[in-house]
Amino acid sequence: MHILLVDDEVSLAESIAEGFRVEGYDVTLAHDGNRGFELASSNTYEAIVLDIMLPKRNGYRVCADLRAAGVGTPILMLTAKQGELDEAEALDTGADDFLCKPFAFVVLLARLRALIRRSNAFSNGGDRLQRGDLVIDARNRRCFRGNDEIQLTARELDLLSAIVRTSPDPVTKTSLLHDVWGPRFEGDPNVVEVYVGYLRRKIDTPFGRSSLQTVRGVGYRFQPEK
Amino acid sequence: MHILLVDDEVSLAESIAEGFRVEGYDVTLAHDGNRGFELASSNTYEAIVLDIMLPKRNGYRVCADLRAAGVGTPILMLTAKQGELDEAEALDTGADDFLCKPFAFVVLLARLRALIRRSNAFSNGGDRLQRGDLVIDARNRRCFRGNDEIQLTARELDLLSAIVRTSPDPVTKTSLLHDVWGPRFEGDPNVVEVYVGYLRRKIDTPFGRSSLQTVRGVGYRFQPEK
DNA sequence: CCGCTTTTTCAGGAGACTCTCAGTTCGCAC
DNA sequence: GTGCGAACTGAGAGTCTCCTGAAAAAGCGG
Repeated sequence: MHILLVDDEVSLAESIAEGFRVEGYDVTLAHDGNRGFELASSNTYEAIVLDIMLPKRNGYRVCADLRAAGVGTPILMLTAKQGELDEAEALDTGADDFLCKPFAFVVLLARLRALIRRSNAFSNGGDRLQRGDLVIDARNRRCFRGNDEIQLTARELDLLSAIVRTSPDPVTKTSLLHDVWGPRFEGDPNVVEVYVGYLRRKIDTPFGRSSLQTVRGVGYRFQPEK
Repeated sequence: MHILLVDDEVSLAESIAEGFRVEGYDVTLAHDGNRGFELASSNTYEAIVLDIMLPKRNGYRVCADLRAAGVGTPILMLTAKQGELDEAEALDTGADDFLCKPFAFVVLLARLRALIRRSNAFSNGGDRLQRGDLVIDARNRRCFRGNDEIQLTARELDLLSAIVRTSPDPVTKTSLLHDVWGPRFEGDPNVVEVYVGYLRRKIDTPFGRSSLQTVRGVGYRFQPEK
């Protein structure tokens, strides 16, 4: 369980980090927005705690930029005082929850746990997955290429999510079978190929793309841009 | 999100409270009926969880007194054992839902969430709900498509409101059943489909629309514009 | 109690979705 | 180029979900 904490008030940040560590989490600290963005986009965290007031790049922007980059990690925003944070704006930028300073540590902890829990529950890793112009709205079970909505069946959506989630890293057919069809599936493993075929006909062919690529002998990869 | 929990079994109450807190709710505890009534009548809560067996003033009376005092907060009653609670009596005193001990925490949580959701829907619905050219005037229980008034039965209106409320997000059949037919409904879940059929014939077919969409395997969604 | 409206149940059928299968194509090594 | 395994694809069967019409049941007003 690894948490990224982005806050420029060093002593406060240290003490929060210490609290999380006592609770058994690993914590990485960043003290400005740029560093926070770098870390968040190049590593995998269970959750990100993000202050709004940050040097170099503020919390809103970090959050918006991360979402634009396809990072779906749950984000909890911290704001300095009641009312400063416009809820609509926070939601727009893609935050999952927020908390007004000053707050009790236990409250932060509780919120964060709830967040992580929810995100695990949607085992797809959150509600929204974006790579290039492909958007998967997992919560509403919808999928878009740019502005065009693409009708996917349940299986197709699950499979696409599983492939896109690790993009641009490839996923083995075995693990797709396991994740999408379940550990007890005993049918023809050829289903994966069949469904990749269906997906290509829906998300690639009509748009003249070839983002669902075969990695021969391994599995498949989603390559956002050509 | 603030919840009042009134229960005299201290250790049980503490652990339930902790559970709610982890889920992101604030919780206030009261261990007898008088204290519960005081808090509930002088503060604003999202919901109240009320044990029947309480020192000083039992749950029925607390509930009845609160309603008499004009407190409309949703109340979920807890009863010690199956059958002890007379459903009619509980409804008479003004409870919105009830649960028999022992119960799984997740069940309590689910019921409570539904309660809060319904109550929010109701208070929002005091005004009117508009999506595209569809208008639901919940206060007067009327419904319009553009300038044409549509005659809906009580069930139809409730169901339509429940689907439109979250538009364009889909709603599961389960939660529709729960919110519109009540948590204790045990009939044929097919009734949802039947009513969606009725609604389509009234609000879509005559206007050449298809705004009530099926999300296969999930439920339904209201899509205002085509 | 009667007739009308609303709500609910039920069962058949249409269509969507999933998966299998077999034939074909593709990519790579030799 | 040839051979082989891997991957692709079209067809179709089986299953499941959802829709619908009809009728029974429950309310309701007179």
